[in-house]
Amino acid sequence: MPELPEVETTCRGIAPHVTGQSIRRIIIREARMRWPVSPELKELTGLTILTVTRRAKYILITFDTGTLILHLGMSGSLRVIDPAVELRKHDHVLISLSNDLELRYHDPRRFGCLLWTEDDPNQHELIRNLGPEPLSEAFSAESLKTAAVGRKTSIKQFIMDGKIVVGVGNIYACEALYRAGIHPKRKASAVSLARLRVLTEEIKAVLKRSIKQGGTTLRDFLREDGTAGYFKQQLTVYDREGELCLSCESPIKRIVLGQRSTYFCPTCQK
DNA sequence: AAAACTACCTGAGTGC
DNA sequence: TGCACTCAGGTAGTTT
Repeated sequence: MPELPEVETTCRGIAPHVTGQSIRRIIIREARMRWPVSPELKELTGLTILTVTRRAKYILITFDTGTLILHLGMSGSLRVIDPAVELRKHDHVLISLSNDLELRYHDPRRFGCLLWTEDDPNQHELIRNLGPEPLSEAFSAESLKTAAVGRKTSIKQFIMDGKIVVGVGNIYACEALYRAGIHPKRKASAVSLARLRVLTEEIKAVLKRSIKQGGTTLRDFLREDGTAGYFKQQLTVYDREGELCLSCESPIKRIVLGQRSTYFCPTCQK
């Protein structure tokens, strides 16, 4: 499910409801996630949430004594909800707050995680070696060009590699390449600096526009208030196999790259 | 070092 | 209805 805009939407959505609240109770209904839910979570009772931030697709919830590192995987969502609302299947972790609201972690496929660290979360092994944030200055055509030297992989798999740049998942990789007019299969090392300039700008632009729309809901992504994100309506190629290119009216094609469905316009993208 | 592939898991959709 | 099959916003870990 969630790529960077969906995670950012979640962070922005929950932050005002949870920041400064203390934890009344945590119920772990299902600990079998990608890795077992850290048992330390049960000892957070009474602690106050200081900040909610994001690094890559990880949500970082900080306390005096450490940080909860949370990932939504493919199908996860976090909601702030009235605790009286009936539980759904796959509501795995319930965090009740001092303001009488409840933070609920829901994840049917259980590819997500909730891990506790007492150290600097940026030094955590899941986070330490990640590439730059796409919306930061550190992500530029020049840095991409340098990283692409000698790389035989496709440009699409390259921009989806978290060591190169974080947060660009399957939807936004397809969208940005389409807007930049670059064929997803083109070798990363064979994209000129000028075209990488266009690509980095399109990546930043598509992510920002999606954040403004509250992210993309394809199937199960929900915002913190349970509503869907609206960006799906603005997707130009993703999940549109056979439909006509909005620019040249060629049928959109679907191929598989790195086991992921890849949508592109065979005329506009070279 | 980097590319290719596997695995984790549930649910929705399709075709017979 | 039911069964078998494919596919899905991610990414660590293993093999080539």
